Amino acid sequence: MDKTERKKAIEDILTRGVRDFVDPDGSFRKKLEEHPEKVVIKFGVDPTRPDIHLGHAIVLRKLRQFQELGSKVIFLVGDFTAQIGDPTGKSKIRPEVTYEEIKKNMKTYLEQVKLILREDKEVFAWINNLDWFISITDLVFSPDRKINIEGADGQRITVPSNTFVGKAAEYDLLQRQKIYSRNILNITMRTFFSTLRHVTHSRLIARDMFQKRIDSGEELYMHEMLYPVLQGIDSYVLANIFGSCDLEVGGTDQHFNMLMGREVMKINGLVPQAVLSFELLEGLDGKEKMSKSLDNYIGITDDPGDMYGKIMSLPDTLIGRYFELCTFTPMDEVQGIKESIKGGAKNPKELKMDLARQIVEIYHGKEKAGKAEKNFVDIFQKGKAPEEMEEISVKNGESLAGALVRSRILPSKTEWRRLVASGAITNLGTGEKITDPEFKPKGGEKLKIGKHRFVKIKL
RNA sequence: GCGUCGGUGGCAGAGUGGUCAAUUGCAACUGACUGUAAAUCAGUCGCCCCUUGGGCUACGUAGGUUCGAAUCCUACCCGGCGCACCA
Repeated sequence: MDKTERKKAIEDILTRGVRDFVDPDGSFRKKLEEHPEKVVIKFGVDPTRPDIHLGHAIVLRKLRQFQELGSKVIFLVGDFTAQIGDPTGKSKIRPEVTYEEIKKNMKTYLEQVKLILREDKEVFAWINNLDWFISITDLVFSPDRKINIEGADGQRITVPSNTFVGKAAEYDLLQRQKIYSRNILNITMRTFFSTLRHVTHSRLIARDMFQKRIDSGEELYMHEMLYPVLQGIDSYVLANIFGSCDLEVGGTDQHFNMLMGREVMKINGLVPQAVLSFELLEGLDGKEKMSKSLDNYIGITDDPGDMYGKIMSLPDTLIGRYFELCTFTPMDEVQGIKESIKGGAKNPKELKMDLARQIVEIYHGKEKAGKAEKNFVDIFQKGKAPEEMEEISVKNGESLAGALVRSRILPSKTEWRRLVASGAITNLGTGEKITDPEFKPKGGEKLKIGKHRFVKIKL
């Protein structure tokens, strides 16, 4: 990549899908253009949401672009801060998450990230903020955890972690670790408070979400107010470990928190990070932002058919936006697409199919994307039976409804009766609707349930 | 700690002794129309047996009063608000 090409790539990175870019003196951009391989980028990961969807992918794909330039991407797992509970975007206080859950979630997270990011050590690293925030007195002793110790007679024995002996052993273990790692960086109360000395109340409550709560007379808890400071300290620690923390990226909902990172770094005499915050992607409903809890998301590990179908069910109004945020289509073309939709020059369906194929291709490859498209056309436009469908076996003496409920295709037999009564069940073999709830299958029938559920029956 | 208001189905939010499996809105599901878009119209929306019918389980938790409780009483748990205590 030569210098002009690189400059063009950087321009794209810093503008496409970007809501805010904070780099007041332009020093970050300069460093990125001249020595991209020296740039260290922080990305805070929420360990409570193991499913990565297209909304997260916007940021991840951005990070990939940075990696291609040689910049270093550091995943900062907020395993400590997740337990505190980030108030972002919530009008209520978030439930706390246990350490065990977090550990499990991170494993799934990593598996999915592989689809987008490079994981070679040259450009990628992980770090957990639990390492510097937790101290020995915060230990939780799980009854499920067993610890191996030396018993009275010199034999090795195993005890649960929450017993007296277990606790003592855990503590001992931790102390030994501490002694062996003298160079560990600890955030102590002193660090914390010396930072807080420079953070004012008005600065913290400036956050518009807090303002709203104050106005409506709702509660505002201290841990929520201090959350951004903790996140700022993360940046400070990162810079200490890796020499610098040049940029933090995240959704625009993280903007305030990321700016706090700049403050904390300045307070502690470091060069403040630049901040790059991205647009939030709307979900399948076209209104709310994509999130797991609203169940309006497209997961990057969704199977090709599902992914294709979900994209096809998007409201037309989002086509342009998805092209911009979720594909590699050059921006001038995206602009053209947006205009052709507005002017009615092109059938939105065609554009959406194109969109769906492109996105599926990114996560599943060309071949599967083509197949997904063909399947879609066959099944939903031509009304054919899909090639692969779930097969359920009806046991001896069991009703069809019973089998469907057992295999969790339907929630209850009553639901089956309702569906039959409303004409939602079609026998694809004969093309006829099933109207008798006591329908006895002969075996081999292919049924369509509602719009997009298909089952094959085996006796 | 004291006072006070409240905890109802995925969410919001009615109901305040029988006619309540619980009004309504949102969400969801199904049908028609379509492009698995939007809009619209119609229907469904605890579970089981199913017959117009019957049974079971549910209104924070546990008991109680009553022929009968989401609705009344008692205790407990959780939340909002106010006051006080302690600094």
